[in-house]
Amino acid sequence: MVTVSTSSEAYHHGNLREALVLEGLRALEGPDGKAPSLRELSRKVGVSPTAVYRHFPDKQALDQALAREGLKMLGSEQAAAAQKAGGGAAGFAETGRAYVRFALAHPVLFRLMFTQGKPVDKEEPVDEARALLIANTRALASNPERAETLALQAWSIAHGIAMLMLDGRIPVDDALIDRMLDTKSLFPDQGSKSEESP
Amino acid sequence: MVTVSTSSEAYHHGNLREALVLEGLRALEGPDGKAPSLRELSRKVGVSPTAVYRHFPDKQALDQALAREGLKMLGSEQAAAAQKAGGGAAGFAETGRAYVRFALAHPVLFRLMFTQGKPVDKEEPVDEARALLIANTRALASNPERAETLALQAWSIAHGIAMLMLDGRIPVDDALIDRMLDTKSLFPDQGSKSEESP
DNA sequence: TGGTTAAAGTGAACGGTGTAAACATAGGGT
DNA sequence: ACCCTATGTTTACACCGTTCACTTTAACCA
Repeated sequence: MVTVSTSSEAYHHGNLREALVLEGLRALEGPDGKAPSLRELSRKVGVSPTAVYRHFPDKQALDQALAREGLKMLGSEQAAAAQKAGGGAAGFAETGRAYVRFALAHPVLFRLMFTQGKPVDKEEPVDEARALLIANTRALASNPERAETLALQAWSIAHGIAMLMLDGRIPVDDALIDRMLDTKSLFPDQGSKSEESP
Repeated sequence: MVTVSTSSEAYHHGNLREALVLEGLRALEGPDGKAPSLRELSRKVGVSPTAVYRHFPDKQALDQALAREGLKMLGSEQAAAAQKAGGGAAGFAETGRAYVRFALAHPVLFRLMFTQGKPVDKEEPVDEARALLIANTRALASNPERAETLALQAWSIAHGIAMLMLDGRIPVDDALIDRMLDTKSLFPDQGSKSEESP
């Protein structure tokens, strides 16, 4: 019967927002190639479409929540990869590979993360991935002024590879990724400032 | 003659396809930030929505036609830029700048051009932009095997910059573009093989 | 010249989407 | 005990891409 109320899901089940984000992330992983619709999501969660609007002003806000979740995942995966490689230049290189790997592993999510309209001005709390990137280039660049450019270059090349592979413009090939991301040839001034674990 | 039938628009106005692509390109330039719908397009051309299906199997096919048109434009703009710079390494560098400039000048079109699902396998007639890229890296790379990697790296960095700027992740700044695309620092082995205009 | 036929257009309809407005209910605080 | 607010529901609207059955046009051929 209706109104089971005793358990976690009541009429007001109280965690609709969380449930939506969770189901959204799951749907994003599917091989559908496309992001889930608001109605589809509400259906899977077992709620009317308009209920969503009690927790998000519109669909875009829901998407932004999903994008934020994705950014968190990306950040932690990159951090883990860098740490596993022992930090330093090697860690930095792993960071790039992790970026592309993430994109290929979660194509729809990755696209959503960046397609999400950012008005530029609003200061988002600087995701972990970005912080890591900045720290890394600061540590590795020969001159601090060049660090920022280096950071953006590294980001751009990883992002470009990821996008072009997702869009089927470049073959998806691990060896190719390694070759393209080879930091030794790309950024010859690496490590000329500090190398923390000799 | 070919049924010009006195005036440009008859019942069968004979060039619906062309008209749709033309109007599509125009709509893509608008500041709307989003691609036009099939119905919207048919409205502007003055025809019923279903008429479109006499010329395109579905919306995606129309989009692909628009994308192809965009690729042509990009290719010719890049070629012009390279030529104006006198070819060689300088021309190659201009090629990259032209790529990013095009993306910023036609954001919606540019996105459409790459979002367009490419099944990878189908051999498209290799657009001009790609041909130019390959030729350039062949001419500039120190060793021919490295040429391909170089080409993809150059493409990726330009594409990455373009995308990140379109998505508002990186400030849109001409000087920044120049710094990031500086081929002298990015690809130090440039020009070690040939430089045709000394 | 006239008739047939295929190409190119139309309108109505279906299921899908995001969203707004009005209504319902549950549950906690005074 | 009551009301208020948060959280749901129902209904409705405008738009979307697409299918189907239809009409009109123009071109070709006898």
